[in-house]
Amino acid sequence: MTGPRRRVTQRDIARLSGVSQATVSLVLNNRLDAGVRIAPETRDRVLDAIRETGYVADPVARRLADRNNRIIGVFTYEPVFPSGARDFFHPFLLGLEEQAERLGCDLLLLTSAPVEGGRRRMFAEGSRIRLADGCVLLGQEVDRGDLERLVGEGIPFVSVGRRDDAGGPVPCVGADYPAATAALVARAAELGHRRIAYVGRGEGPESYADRLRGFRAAAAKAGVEYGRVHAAAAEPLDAAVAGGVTALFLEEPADIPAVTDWAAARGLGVPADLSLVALGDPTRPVSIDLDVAGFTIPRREMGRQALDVFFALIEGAETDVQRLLPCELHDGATLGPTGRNRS
Amino acid sequence: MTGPRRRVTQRDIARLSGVSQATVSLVLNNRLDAGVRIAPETRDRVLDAIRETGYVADPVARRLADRNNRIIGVFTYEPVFPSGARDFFHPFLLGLEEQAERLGCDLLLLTSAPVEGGRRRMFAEGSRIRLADGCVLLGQEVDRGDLERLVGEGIPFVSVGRRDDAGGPVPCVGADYPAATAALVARAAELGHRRIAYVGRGEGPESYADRLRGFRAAAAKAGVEYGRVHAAAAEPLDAAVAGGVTALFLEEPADIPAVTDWAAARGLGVPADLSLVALGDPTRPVSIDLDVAGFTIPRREMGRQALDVFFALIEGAETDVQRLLPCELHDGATLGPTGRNRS
DNA sequence: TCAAGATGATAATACGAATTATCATCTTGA
DNA sequence: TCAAGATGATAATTCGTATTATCATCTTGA
Repeated sequence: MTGPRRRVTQRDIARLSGVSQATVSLVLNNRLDAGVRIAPETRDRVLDAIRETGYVADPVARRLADRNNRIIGVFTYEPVFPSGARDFFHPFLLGLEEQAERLGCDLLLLTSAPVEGGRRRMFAEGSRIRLADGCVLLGQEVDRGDLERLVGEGIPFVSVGRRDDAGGPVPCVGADYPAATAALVARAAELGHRRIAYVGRGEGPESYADRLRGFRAAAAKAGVEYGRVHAAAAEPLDAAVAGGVTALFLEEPADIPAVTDWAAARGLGVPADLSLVALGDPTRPVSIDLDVAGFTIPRREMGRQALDVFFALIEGAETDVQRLLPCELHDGATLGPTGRNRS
Repeated sequence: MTGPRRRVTQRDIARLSGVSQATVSLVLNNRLDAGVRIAPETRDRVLDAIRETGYVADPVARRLADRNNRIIGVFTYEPVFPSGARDFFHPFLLGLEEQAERLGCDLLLLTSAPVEGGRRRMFAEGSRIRLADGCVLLGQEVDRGDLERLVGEGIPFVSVGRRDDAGGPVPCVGADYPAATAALVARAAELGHRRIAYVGRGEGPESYADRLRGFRAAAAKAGVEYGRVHAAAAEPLDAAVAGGVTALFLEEPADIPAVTDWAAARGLGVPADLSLVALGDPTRPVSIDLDVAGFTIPRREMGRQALDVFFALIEGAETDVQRLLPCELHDGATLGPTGRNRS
């Protein structure tokens, strides 16, 4: 028990070496700028005192003098509790952490923002979003009002995931869903599929709309007939197959178990009778034992680059503040030539 | 382009509502102490201005003035890059987040601490650990010097994982490894095993020592002969089996693939010829297709309770600041009656 | 009518470091 | 011998918040 012994400050060093606090600071920062000079012997005396006492500058005080605090807020729309989608976001966080480690800044997880109706509120009463120098946004769907307010108040921020304009272009690092989806559609066309369907909402979050856009464009270009199934439910799926669809493109890969169960119940072989393509990674934890064709979202890299964009923003550096990263395509066992064609 | 945005300060609020900075501070901290009074209408005017601007106290300045932030630092010894063990720590973080969400505080991931020799340094030059009200420690092995310094400087902290004393008892929330390990040893004894072995270091991190301690105590109590295998390598494993060992207790479940590969190469059936028990969860990402007997570390709950202990500490509440949580036992397919006994 | 007490707000200062402007003192050159 | 320049150090101020001491102004009671 030494008791709460007081920290050694520059004042202490100053007293010990018979100089002023200002001199101590100057010695410490070793300023060689114009107009700042310290006699070698004075410098030595100060350095000795520092060595003896083991003085270390208080980083808190140091930060107060600066403009920013090198703290980046991380705002996640999905609540932690109950977990659910949290696993999906973990790789993004890893990328953010990794880059924060490299850039020497800290990440502030804004867990204090209240959760209402299953979503976190950004600007609720007592919002602490301004604790940090700015923030990174995570979430499938981002509130437009929040974006506008962030822009309006000039709070530096970057969205992980592409965002439509909100009173101006939104800085973001997204996945190139249109390109990845289009590539898979083209692949299906090559394999002989003539009627394909997009399973999902195709609207709401930008990531959904982007997938559907890529899907449509590529199908049209390949001369393939295409339709939509609005949900991964038995009835609409039955209708699609009855209409001659031979390949399903799933907006939400977490729906795969539901779709394979349905296919098994109908006696449809995958990919013999029906091909399946997963447009991304599942946002809910599900266990999938199939080797599904599709693509992977470069989540970790997105997290990394989000911080790069953030720093470019606050430092006024020149970069593209809207980036789309390529997804990694994956040939799985569920996309094959259509059995109907072969027969 | 809005230019470098200036932070909203109490001075701004003061100007907006026509009062002094001191008044703003008093309103914010809602001091009802003797001698401090604010007229309701003044208070309202100030609160309005705060609402309009979304003002939040600068955490740095607040710390300098020696007050609380409701920011809890999270210090992780394992670096993020390259990832590796990071997945193991994710559930702890989830528990921390969940409880932070409940308690209305934010988590500061101390990613700015430099990494040296594969470990993060806590008190390196310019350590920002004091930006937070205190911190939670994550890591298999915690530096003793760091613990002593935390205690010495009076920084409130809690370790996730039990820690030996460091100039006094260390506040912590750990897993009850001895009890869980002992239960599995007892189970093996019931199943007829007469010679068993502990595979691993059994020292270094407290969690290793705790497992070995539980193992020895339970084996002795059950009257079972026990030995040790210092690493999951072919040679020492061969020796153990040659010596009549019929069950292996793995300190590090990430070693399971290595051990099953070795067993397969030797033509040993699991559990017919040899039983396997995993003492916890793998700390490195490995794919295990077996249903291994063992126990699970209550990682999420440990994270949750760590924050509880933390707040109890800084609020001076009465609680046990050293907790051991029970692990969940899991009967798997790898622990069975010994074939040698049956023959 | 005046002193004592209650009320509400503010000025001043601390926290620890960084920085700028300023001030002595000493050299040097003519 | 005196002005100009070089040298070395310091006083004062800044950053944003918290707190204490102080100061007006208004009530109240006798």
